[in-house]
Amino acid sequence: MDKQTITIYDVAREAGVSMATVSRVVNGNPNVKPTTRKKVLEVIDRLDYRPNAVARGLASKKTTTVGVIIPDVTNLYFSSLARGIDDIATMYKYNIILANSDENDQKEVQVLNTLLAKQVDGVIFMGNTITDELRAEFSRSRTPVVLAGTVDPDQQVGSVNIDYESATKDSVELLIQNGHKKIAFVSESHDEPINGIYRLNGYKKALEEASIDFDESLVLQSEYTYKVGEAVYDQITKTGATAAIIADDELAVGVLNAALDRGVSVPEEFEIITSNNSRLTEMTRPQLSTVVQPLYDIGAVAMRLLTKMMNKEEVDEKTVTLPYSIEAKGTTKESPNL
Amino acid sequence: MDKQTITIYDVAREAGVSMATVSRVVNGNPNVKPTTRKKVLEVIDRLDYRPNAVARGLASKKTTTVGVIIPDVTNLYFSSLARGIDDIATMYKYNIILANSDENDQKEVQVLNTLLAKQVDGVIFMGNTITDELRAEFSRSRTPVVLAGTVDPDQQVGSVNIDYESATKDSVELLIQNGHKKIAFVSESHDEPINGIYRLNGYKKALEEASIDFDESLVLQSEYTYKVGEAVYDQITKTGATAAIIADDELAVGVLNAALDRGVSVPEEFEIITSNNSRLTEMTRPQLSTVVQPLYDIGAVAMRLLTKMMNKEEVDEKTVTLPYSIEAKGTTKESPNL
DNA sequence: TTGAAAGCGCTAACAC
DNA sequence: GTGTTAGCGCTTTCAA
Repeated sequence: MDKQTITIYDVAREAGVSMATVSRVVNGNPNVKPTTRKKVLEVIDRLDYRPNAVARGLASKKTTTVGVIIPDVTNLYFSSLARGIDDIATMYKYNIILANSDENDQKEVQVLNTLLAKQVDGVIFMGNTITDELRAEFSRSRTPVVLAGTVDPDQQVGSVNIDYESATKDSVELLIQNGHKKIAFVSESHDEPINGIYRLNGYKKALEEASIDFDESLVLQSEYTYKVGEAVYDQITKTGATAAIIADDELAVGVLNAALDRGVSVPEEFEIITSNNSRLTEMTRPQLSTVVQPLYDIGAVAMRLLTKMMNKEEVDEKTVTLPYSIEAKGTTKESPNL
Repeated sequence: MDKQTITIYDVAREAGVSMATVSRVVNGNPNVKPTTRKKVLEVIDRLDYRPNAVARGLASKKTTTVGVIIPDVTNLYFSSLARGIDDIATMYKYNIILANSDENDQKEVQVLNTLLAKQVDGVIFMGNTITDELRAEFSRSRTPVVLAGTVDPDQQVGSVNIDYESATKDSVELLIQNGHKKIAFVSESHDEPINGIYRLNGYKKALEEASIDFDESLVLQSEYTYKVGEAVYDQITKTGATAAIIADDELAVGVLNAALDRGVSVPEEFEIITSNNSRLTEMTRPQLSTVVQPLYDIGAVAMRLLTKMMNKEEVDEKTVTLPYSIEAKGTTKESPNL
């Protein structure tokens, strides 16, 4: 009637040894006589014993589970990071508790709390802003935290990112080189560091170096979905911009298609550079020119960093910046100086 | 030095009550005098006590955690199901342990075992084939299992799907109506039920009813990635097919683009119907005609079903079939009989 | 190399 | 309404 309940005690009795010995065998402790080990293993196999990880977690205070907070699994940018996270986690024998947050501040705090209640050994957070409340929760718990594709100017926790400012600056420069003076900058909320500080700064610097005045009206805000692409394109059009830097690939696809649907030819009449190089960028026609981010690696490196922190290893640099590049595909003209 | 270790015992002492009472308060047990409850809650708040879910899990034999086995989070079809799963899980206070399997038989079994070791209260499985070994593991454990977007002819566990056979038949019929005689059928392995049995049967039936002979050479096999689209398109071309039914959206995008890149106009010279209606189908130009599957709902319903099973509620029908429809977008010609 | 025994932090009878 | 007392299944000293 009950769940199979073969415990370590059953194995011990059957094998004629103590629980401690069985525990040692299960945990690969070398201090066990080979014959004993063999006998125990035989019984384990015969009884089909499977150690209860919950009991183990309670006794050892380690759950070999890490919490992953993600805005939306359905977003290719984040799911690519998640894939890197899970692969490395698996490699180090950890499992992932995945929770969608929709970048909702309240949900993030709540989810973090249930993750901590579940005694995860570490947390990987993806999102945009780290609210003060969240930051407080991070430091209140002694659980290591790493941000993936997310920056916190406060730098108290680990994080893995690319240099967004520089990547954006490069993108804008490419557009300027191609002759554009009015370049729209489209991202989500500008109240958070990645867009509001780094990317926007990169945008401004590029303009400045080219002696183009910064025009506030070219800075647009939009959610990251395909559907709003049309509306955003129309907004861009109204500003008189002839090119756009877009912070999200799915939104970029929407904008690109809106342009095409209106008979505007891309890149001849309108150029676009997007920011993530998710697989979407090669699925459009023309393909989207983009900042190339090592998505999988950001996740993988974040998880690797977390394993070190969970293992209390010395970490030389907990703020890691991965390399990026710019790939001019089909939504930008051939650069004139090639 | 240590992690904060405020236990139920500390709260009990501070509040001058027993652990049992604290436990009752925490668990919302009504048998507590309001004044006592208030006092306990006050202490909980002051001490910032957070119940240890691991200890709770050990004592109660419930972890409020379910395991989710997914081929690849990065695949929009599966991540959409996953989103539905997580939302309903959250609604019912469960968390999700997410594990990528790459549809690798060995990994699936291994992952299932670690999930069971972690004492998950239930499992949702997505994949294609249920190998005998996996099926054996399913029934060996008393843990409820629900398949999402995955069928097992053996029907021993719960499952949520659409009627793939009928959906494919409808798709093929539409193509036949549009004048096609040679229609390629492209899917992954045909050794598993969804493709090899249901979809393929639907394909054959439609041909049969239209008195078109089944031609084995039109049945192609391919992995589900964008990259192989070109190769697959060329293969299709070689068979002389003038239209194709494709089982995966990302692959369909690849095939569509390959056709366009070769100067073939779609749908005038070549028609395509894909199978999942993930957001990708609206991102291409022309948009992909598709079977409309209620992706989010498949996940949501699967999770809802699982909650019932975990709760030992009576389940009238553990094999649920959700409705689908066919949406003729841009990769099929206007149907002549409209 | 092995065993005994004390928890880990909580739930769940059962008694009062 | 509330407290007592066993466990849940395992790890981990500490002795032997």
